[in-house]
Amino acid sequence: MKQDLRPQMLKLIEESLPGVSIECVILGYGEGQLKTLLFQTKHEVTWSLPGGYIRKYEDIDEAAHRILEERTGLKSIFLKQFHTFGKKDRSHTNNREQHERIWKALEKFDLNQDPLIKDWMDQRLITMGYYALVDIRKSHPRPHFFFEKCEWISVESLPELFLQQQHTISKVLDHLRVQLNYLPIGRSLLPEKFTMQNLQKLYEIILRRPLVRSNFQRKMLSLGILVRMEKHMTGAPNKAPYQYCFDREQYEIALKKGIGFNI
Amino acid sequence: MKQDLRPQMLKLIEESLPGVSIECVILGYGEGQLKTLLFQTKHEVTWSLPGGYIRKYEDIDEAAHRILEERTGLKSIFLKQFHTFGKKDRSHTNNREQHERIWKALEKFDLNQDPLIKDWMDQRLITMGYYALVDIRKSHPRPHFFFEKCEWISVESLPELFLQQQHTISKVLDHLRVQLNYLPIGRSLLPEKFTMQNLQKLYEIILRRPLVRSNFQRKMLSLGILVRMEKHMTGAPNKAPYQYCFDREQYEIALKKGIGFNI
DNA sequence: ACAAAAGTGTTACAACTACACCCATGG
DNA sequence: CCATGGGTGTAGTTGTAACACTTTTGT
Repeated sequence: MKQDLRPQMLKLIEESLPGVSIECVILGYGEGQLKTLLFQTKHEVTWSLPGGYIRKYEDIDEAAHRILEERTGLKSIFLKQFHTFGKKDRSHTNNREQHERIWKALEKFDLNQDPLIKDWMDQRLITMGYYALVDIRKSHPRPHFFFEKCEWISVESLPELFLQQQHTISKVLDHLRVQLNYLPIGRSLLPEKFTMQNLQKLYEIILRRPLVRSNFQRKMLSLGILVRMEKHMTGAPNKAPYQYCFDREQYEIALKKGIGFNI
Repeated sequence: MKQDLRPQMLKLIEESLPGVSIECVILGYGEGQLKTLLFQTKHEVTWSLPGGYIRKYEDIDEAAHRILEERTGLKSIFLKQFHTFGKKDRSHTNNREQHERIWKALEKFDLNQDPLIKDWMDQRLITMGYYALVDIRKSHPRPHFFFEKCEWISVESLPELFLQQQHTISKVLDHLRVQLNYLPIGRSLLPEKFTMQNLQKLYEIILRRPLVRSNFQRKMLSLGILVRMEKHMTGAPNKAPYQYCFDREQYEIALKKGIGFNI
């Protein structure tokens, strides 16, 4: 049963700017791991970062927000441009490792027949990379177009990715580490309520090193950005941990100055 | 005497990618001031940052280096991408304040006659912003194409600029402040040999605050990135200052860790 | 010699690291 | 009572702000 993607594809080409695209590294935190949302094409050709094109009458930031919402259902979250990729050989089809598989997939959908579509797939691309920090539990990722599967995958165990996107991801992670004190890490990646342990674990994962519990706690509380909530009864035979949420106003103020965390 | 720029312009259009452009904030340091290289169009239509287009078979970084070399004669200097601008109304001719003046200038060169050129000037642009740190004394800026004048202008006293490029410049300066410890500020902006005063003044200008001389000196020397040279006789009735140059290897190592300067 | 500038020393304070220790509490 | 969460104390270290002091040198 062959699905005809051509009308959809032609519409997309019609309404988008040629030669430029957007790619998003969407980061979430769950099960003690930093994860990124990846999409797999039909016929398992390859995994890829979510991305898309810019409409002819749309700012690039608008386009990034739209693409993110299409893929995760999330609006108005933390989303930032971080790098533009523009090697001369960058295109959908010029990819040494995956060249054949990509062409086979295009054949399966007859996408290599229509010259307009073929040219579109062959065109040189300049890609604006964005990254987002989201609450993994509030996101509703959904397959899209010729991506039939999507999954939150730990950044520690990435599959082979399209167009060296591993490098893109590790570039974002480096950025995260360096800019840690100026980014809404906790606010964006954690759920509304969380324990001090949750927060510490998150920082440890990003910084890739253990932190001393007592000092971490003292530091965090001294910043005045946390509000203590009722305790969370776990049923475990020990003292229940407090839960916290962020004081949004104080958080904003602290971010501007930089949350002084030594790296 | 009307100069016909059309052949040049048509060649440029022919060999460049449509829809994308590059803009460079070139920073130098001289006379105790941070300066940026600006170009003025013929007939004094407007001042503008140096920029250009990307050739069809050229990486965007290559394009940025080429443009920089065309304008300053400088090769292999510190040049970094920092932001991509992509508002939907960004184009050469869609500019509220300067709209009329721009059209008049195009008329003067008959550039509004040829439909190919007109379309090119009207097209929506996505612009990759780069910034460079250069030794002002080694640069040989030269007018180019329909820019007939160029000048190093203090970032403290910028003229009216094309396409809100003031914002671009101040964005670069903020970046410089924040990233100070990870950027080759001294190495790139100062001449080969310099005095401790030169270096301190540069830091004060960028950080916009005075530094205590003795502490600055101690800090800088303790980093092990400076090599002391012979003294420099000024003819003034006082002790002549030493001159320094950077130890390139040590400088690279220190940059990676971050030259620990408190902001 | 002396004014101006280069360079060194010294002290006090602030912040952080690492670790030990104590208290609280749900089961 | 005990395992775990929460909180305090402190000694050693580092960095640096502030300022006093010494050295150099052209006139």
